[in-house]
Amino acid sequence: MSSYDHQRIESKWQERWEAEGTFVATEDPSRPKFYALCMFPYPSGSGLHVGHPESYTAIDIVARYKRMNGFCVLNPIGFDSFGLPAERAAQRENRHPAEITRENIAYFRKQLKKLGFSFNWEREISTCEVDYYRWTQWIFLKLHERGLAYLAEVPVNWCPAQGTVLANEEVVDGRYIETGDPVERRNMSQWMLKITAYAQRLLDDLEGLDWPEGVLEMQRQWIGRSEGAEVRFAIAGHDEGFVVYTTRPDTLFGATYCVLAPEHPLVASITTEAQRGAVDAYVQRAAHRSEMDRQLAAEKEKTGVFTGAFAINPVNGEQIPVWVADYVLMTYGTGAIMAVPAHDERDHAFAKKFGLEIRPVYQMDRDHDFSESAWPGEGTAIGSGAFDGMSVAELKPAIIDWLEAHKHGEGKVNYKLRDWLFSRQRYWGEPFPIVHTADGQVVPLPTSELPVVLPHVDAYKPTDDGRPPLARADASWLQTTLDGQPVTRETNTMPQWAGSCWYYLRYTDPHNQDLPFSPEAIQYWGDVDLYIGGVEHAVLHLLYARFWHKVLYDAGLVPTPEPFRKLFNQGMILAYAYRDSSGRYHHPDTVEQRPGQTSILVSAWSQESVQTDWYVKDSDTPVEQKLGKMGKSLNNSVDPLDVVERYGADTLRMYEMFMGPLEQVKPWQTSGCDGIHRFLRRTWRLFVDEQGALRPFGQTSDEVRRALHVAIKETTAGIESLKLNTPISRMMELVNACKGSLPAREDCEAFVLILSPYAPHLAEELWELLGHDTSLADQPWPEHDEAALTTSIVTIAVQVNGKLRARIEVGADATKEAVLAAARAEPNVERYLEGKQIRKEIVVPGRLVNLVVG
RNA sequence: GCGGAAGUGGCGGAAUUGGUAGACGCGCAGGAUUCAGGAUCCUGUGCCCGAGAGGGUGUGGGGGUUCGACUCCCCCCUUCCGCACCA
Repeated sequence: MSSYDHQRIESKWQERWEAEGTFVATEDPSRPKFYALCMFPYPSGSGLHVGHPESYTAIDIVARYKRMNGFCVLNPIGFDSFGLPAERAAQRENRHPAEITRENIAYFRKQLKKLGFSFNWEREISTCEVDYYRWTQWIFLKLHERGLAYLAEVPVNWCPAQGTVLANEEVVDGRYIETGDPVERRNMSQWMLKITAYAQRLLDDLEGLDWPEGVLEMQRQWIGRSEGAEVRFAIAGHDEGFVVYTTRPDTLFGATYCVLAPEHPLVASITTEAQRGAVDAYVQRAAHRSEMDRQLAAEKEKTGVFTGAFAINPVNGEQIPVWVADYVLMTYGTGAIMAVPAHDERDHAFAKKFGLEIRPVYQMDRDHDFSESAWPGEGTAIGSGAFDGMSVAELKPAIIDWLEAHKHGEGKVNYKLRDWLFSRQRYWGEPFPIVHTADGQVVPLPTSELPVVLPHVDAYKPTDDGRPPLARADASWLQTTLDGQPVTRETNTMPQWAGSCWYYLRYTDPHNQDLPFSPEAIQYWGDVDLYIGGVEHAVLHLLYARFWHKVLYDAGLVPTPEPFRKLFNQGMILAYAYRDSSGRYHHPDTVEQRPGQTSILVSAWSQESVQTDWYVKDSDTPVEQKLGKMGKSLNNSVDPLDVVERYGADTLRMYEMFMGPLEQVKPWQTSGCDGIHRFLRRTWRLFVDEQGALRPFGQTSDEVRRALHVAIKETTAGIESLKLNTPISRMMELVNACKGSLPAREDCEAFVLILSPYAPHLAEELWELLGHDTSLADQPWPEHDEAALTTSIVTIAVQVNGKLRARIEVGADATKEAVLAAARAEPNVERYLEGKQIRKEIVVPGRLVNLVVG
């Protein structure tokens, strides 16, 4: 009882907060709201590691601080629980993924609760539970109703061995990243969401979001808006023609050939007999390579084949050859381009390789060797008929006008953003609320038919004839009726993104049985005020969620056009991994550093000889140290529960913040907890004597008072701006300043309050010892006293010619003359002034004096 | 290649935004205390010279602006993270 017993204190307060409902979110219309949100975790089988609590701790500090500032705080938590890993585990262990997922969630919950977060546990959600996913289905119906969900034949990554489509990021070098099975491209009927209809708004509304610049830029690039024109080319000897998209219609007179993507529908019909063999072979080869594969190969050299056909340039009637090449993508623009080798680097590389004409249509001030490289920049138009003499900026609109007037094309805005492939041939996801009629109609179910519950299946794998796992369900599920007609259920499921697209909305009203959330709840909580999560979600999750949010906004269901007002990315916490020369990984707890005892070993990473002074404990096996992501593969995970047991949750939370700026990538070092733990012990000792009794209070001193108010000021500013590391230093300085003296009661109380968001258990315990019988969670946040920050004596640096020569102590109110006199009187300053003339005297009040002599 | 972030002691990191570089902590060294300690307390700790006073030097490298630069400007190098034939 007399020493700092973190285990006793922490379980005591965790139980009390839960029993008293201290952090249950309330909706008090007379108070301002604050919605704090961390990206919810995927409940993996390996549990949380110490990297996860970083963002939760940051959010928790802000949430507790806002509460103490009078806000009604929403600080919810839940689980993103559909997804592949659970499905694979289910296949392996032959158990239902729901069972596995619930077990994983139970461990996550246990870990999270031991960390003392002020989460609104009464609002916990899990995206794989029917209570939740029925509303995901409900929102899908809204999208469908608004014409934003459709079935389409699209090229996908099909893995024959797995019998399913794979996401692009699961395919590398034409193989499935997990098993190495080959992947091919295939056209399949898939559910798509028309996110492209929102491209412009998704771009425009980035303006005004308080998000990291990097994330905004990534979203802009992903949406990829460009302005240009579509131009129609006729084909000599054919009735058909094709349309190209170009951002440089001003270079139309410089087009010396055209290129169609291998998948372009016109390729087969325009290819001449003489070229057919070569073109077919080329198209075949392209079809069997994944998009990523094609890109990798293309980095080395461009490939392509002449079709034998000629296109007619509408501006001058010239006939130019039409090629097929995979550097043109079917998925962007029209799948066809006009090539201007003189002014486009890619076209230039291609033209050079195949000996095609390079024709400049801009003249520059300086010489340029067009046979060597393209010139994509400014110039004065030449060889462009009536347009000669114009600049790029003048020619673009002029030629678009001409094209439109002559019906050869029109101005066009294009986006890289593509519609979202929204179906998966998986078991562990939301079933689509869709049925198919006997005559091939695709019909959405009425909301009264929701939920469509995941059926029982005999195996979590595709059927033998390659249909999705849900096709294994009994006829009683697969076959149903709609308006008396027999219908068959859709057997695709939704991707993992679906549940995370709107979970932040469900938190506002998680138990609603009639709606995904009530108008009142969303009106009160509104958008998320602070959203913290990893950069890995900078594009997809955040773009998808913004898209759904805008659809719901258009449907009048949410009050704001954007979901997340302020976004903050925490930096990943890395950990050192230790590997011996045989390639084996040793956990950080099993190795030690032996300074001065270096060994040479062959690195299992680089195969090169490296020096090290790290060894496996109780052995002479040298290991190489390297920083990496925390996880199973590097055997360097640290379980927060181990840290909690040894040091306590308060130490863990505080150390995570103390490591460095929140946004920075930082290496975890368990020994770093020692410093924080010592600080908390000293804090305890400051209040409690060896017998466990509260120490008597003393008189405040200027020094302690100043340290306290500096700490209050910096903690307040730090939490507001998410600079959560330096306030801890200020609190340490405060405790150091109290050394050997008994602080005043008033100062102690203020200190406990500012400590509480960081180390809530210890703070509550001390608050209670101070005689309070209610939680400090609702105490008003202390304000600093500006007057307390000043000192009566200040130390001033004295420089001569910018070099520090002495320090002097003067009264804070000393005049400039007095300071200068004192400075000049310093013996070590006099030495440097001797025989010299003072040319300039610079005095920065309270800081320094610089005497410039010459 | 394009875009973003960042380079400070043995280590994690501070620096009021142009004013004493290295706060705070880890580690290390010396000392005190303890039956013991992943315990506690005190002192020291950028590097070089010096017994000391003190001096020199120092924020990836090189220039520049300034009385004064980690901070502002120009050039270069390195690392990390996105994107990558988007016409």
